[in-house]
Amino acid sequence: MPTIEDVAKACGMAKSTVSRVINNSQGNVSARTREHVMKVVREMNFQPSAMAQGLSKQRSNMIGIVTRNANHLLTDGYYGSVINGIADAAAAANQVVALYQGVIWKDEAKTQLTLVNGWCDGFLILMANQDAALSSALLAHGIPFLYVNSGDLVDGIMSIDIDNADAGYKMTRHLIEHGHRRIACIHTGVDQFSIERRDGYKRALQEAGIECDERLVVTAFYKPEISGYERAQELLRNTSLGITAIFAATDVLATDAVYGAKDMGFHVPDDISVVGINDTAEALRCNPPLTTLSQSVEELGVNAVNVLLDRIARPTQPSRHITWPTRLVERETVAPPKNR
Amino acid sequence: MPTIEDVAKACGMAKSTVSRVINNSQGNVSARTREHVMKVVREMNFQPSAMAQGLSKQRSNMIGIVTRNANHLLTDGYYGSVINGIADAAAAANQVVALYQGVIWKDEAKTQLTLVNGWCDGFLILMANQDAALSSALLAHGIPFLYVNSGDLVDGIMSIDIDNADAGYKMTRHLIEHGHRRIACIHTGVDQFSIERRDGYKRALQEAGIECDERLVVTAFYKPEISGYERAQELLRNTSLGITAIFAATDVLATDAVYGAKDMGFHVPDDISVVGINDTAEALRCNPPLTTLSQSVEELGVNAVNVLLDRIARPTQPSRHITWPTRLVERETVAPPKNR
DNA sequence: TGATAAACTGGAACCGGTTCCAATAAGGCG
DNA sequence: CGCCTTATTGGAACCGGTTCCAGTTTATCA
Repeated sequence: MPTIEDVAKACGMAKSTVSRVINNSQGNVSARTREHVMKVVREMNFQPSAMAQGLSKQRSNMIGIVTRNANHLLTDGYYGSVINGIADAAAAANQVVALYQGVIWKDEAKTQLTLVNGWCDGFLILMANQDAALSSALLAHGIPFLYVNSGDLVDGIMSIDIDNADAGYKMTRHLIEHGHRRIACIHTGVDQFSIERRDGYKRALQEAGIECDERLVVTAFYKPEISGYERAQELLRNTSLGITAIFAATDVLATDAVYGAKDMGFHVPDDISVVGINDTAEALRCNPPLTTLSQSVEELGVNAVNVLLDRIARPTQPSRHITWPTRLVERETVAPPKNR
Repeated sequence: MPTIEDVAKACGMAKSTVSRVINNSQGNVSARTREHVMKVVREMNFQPSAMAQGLSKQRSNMIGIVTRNANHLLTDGYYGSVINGIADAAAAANQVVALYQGVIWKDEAKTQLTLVNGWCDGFLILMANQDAALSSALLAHGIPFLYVNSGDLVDGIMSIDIDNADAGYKMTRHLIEHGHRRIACIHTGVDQFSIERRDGYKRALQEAGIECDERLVVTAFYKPEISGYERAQELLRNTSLGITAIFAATDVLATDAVYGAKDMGFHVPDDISVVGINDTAEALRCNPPLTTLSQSVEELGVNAVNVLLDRIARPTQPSRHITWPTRLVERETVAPPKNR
């Protein structure tokens, strides 16, 4: 690969001049010189070395995605979509995306150093909950970062997320508006976002004057034995509960519930209505397609990148929390309750 | 952040000595000096700058994942799992993973330059088919790379993939061994891997003396209107076809087919057997759980990283194609055909 | 104890760019 | 046409490490 030195020599100019040309906004260069240099640059197929440029500019044009546990991450359509959005926006802004994931977390202190003294100009942190140690390490070194969908709102720490309580509220309210009163809730019980969604569910019930029956609030996870499938079947088997609808905190839980109900012979939505949240690929693949809450997750990723880049460019601006809007998507899993 | 200069000053030594200590395998350093330097390094929380190190060593310890189309990538559990494996193995080997995806492909020439003169020591290319232009650009600059699951075998270009024809053969044969003779095949029709899997299906039929009925070979994709769900229903609706089993080229197509069949009132596997390939998360979530062919996809990712790192360390070794082993996973979607 | 080889360590050059500062060339004006 | 201001350009220092080379210690052995 040719270096800037080679180009300079070929032009008969100093490398500082060549540098000015390729960073075209610098000190002025005469039009004739600029053209000449550009021609040689094209001819030699010159591209400045990212590392050399990074070292002297103290800027890599690379942003990092930090995630803790690999398993649920990329295999779940949700985070995958966010990352797609991030990757697209980053590419559009000529940024490279680095993925920090998994094993790197074994040694916290080392990880922090790696991040701090590594390549990235800033970080997008995708975790179910914020990590205070990580936050303060980055903060201490003045490295910009942004929590994406972490649920928490901490003062002085930027974040972007939907209003999870409102999300739960909206979906539950949607069911209530269709006439349901015995509505079950399936949530994960551990993740911040899931708990908030459940709280939104409770608020909607309360507001409608429906007493919350704790037997209808159950936890499930993405593992076969305790998935939404089994939980839905347990709820439906106990006919004395009399549920007519299920609100699930995520689309995966919701579609599992749909299939659980169908396999027991229930018809969705005539016998039982189901709603989810997220509008991931699972919602569309579900049969019947799932009524859910879209958070335009790829656009959220795009937005996250832009906010971070903005922060990198202007580090002194005040930090902020962004509440990302949601939109109810009506598909085919909700109907009025049958009299029973 | 302290620099190596600061550490050297604090130790009263030259920075070359400090450098030797932190790269501990270099020229010898006395035990006393090493200890002293290490102590100061720890006290000052020193971590060498990745960029400076990269520049002078001409090595970034960063590998890139290159993918063309974002959409099917991360949202599909398959590539997501591969990337998980890659990320884990990379982290274990102290490598950073960069994600080159999507928009970057708009300008081919520029992309190639970006890759060639960018950060990465080598690339893992995840695409359905190889890209000759990309290959030759990387080859010309002596940058190591490895195609992962690209289907093609090109001389002098390293790749790792399962034997797709064999995969199709194995699954079809599994159905034949259970007594099926009217076996449908659902494949994507466009992707190299999918076509090869179909060819394997045909070979298995031929070998068993079963004539291939082209009406049973259909194409489907991940979009609602032309998914495995619809295709399976079309096949089952036409009872004159008399199919008793479906071989699908991927787990997504297969689970869609399962649900299509179930929604028509067929029982899986008693009325109709279904098999897929890949053993992604969908296979386990399927109800009943899908009989499929595992390719231990995360381990494949791990292996890909190791092969690439090996190549980076020893660039002169001959290139090779790796055929990744597969394993049939019997779950609950296959049974002998009912007499009908 | 002195000569000689081996082990350490310091200094300088280098990786490939950017940027500050000074020098030179060009342009404007009386 | 000569002087002053401004636009261009070259040179050197710097970003933060690594590594080669040579000089200084220390160890070994006669």
